[in-house]
Amino acid sequence: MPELPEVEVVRRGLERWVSGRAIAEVQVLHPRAVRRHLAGPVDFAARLTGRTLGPAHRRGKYLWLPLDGTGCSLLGHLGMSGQLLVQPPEAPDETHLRVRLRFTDGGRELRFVDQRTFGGLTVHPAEPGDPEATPLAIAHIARDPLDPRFDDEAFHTALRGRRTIVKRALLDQSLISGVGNIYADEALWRARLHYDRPTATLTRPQTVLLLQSVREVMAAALAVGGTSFDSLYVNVNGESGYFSRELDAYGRRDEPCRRCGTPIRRDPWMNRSSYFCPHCQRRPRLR
DNA sequence: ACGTTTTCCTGAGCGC
DNA sequence: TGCGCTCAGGAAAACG
Repeated sequence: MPELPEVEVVRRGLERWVSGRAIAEVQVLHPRAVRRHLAGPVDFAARLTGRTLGPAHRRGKYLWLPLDGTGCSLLGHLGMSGQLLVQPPEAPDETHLRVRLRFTDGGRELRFVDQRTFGGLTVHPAEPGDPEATPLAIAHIARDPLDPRFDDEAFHTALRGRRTIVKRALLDQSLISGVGNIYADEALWRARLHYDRPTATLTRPQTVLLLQSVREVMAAALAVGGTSFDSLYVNVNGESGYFSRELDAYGRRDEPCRRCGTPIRRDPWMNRSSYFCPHCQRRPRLR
């Protein structure tokens, strides 16, 4: 399940293998993969063909590459199971291959593979004059915690003003981007906060600790290539990351808390799961 | 307006 | 062997 560290690993792969190359041909093999490109698959392909890809950028879980001389960018989101793979042209098609980009140099092609089809690619106009050509379509996505321009103080103020709970806030991409279910649980464990804690009651030191926890766990994951539970998350060369073995909370139901030994609990939460230590992360008294 | 719920999707795993 | 059920969950749309 790609969250910020996994998407950053992919971004670095794109920067190395794809940036600077000119697109010769685009094949859309499943229309759902470009469903957010409202003008349709034919327009999508036409806007890419003949264009040279610029440097790879990322905000939260979104990735994009500027298209030379167009004022537009190729924007991608991996969703739950999306992969961007750099493959030799002769490599057999993957089962869930959705989009193929061939390049004018005849070298390795870029493939978007996505089993559950929650992810997708689009071509979107960018803010004129923006050196990074950030697509306007993601203007509502907040800066992520690894972005030097992320505003910690504004984040605290926003939390205090919301009538919601801390885990919902962590997953709200308009407040802080890049955090998904895995890193939310990991950061809350590190900060000793219960997922059901109302954000309006968070003190400034608690927000500071929470942000520090998010940054630490993401940096640690990035250092080992991200979190892979199965073959659904891999880098552009098809390799898994190793952070799953270092997880403290997520997926560790009934296993001992690495701080206090209390069995980790799994609560059903929002049609998904929350993993936490019932001793280190006490449930808030009133809701 | 804002917070909450639903919806989209496929394959693995499991009980019977 | 196979059927039906549950689970995994990002983010936008729909809902209240």
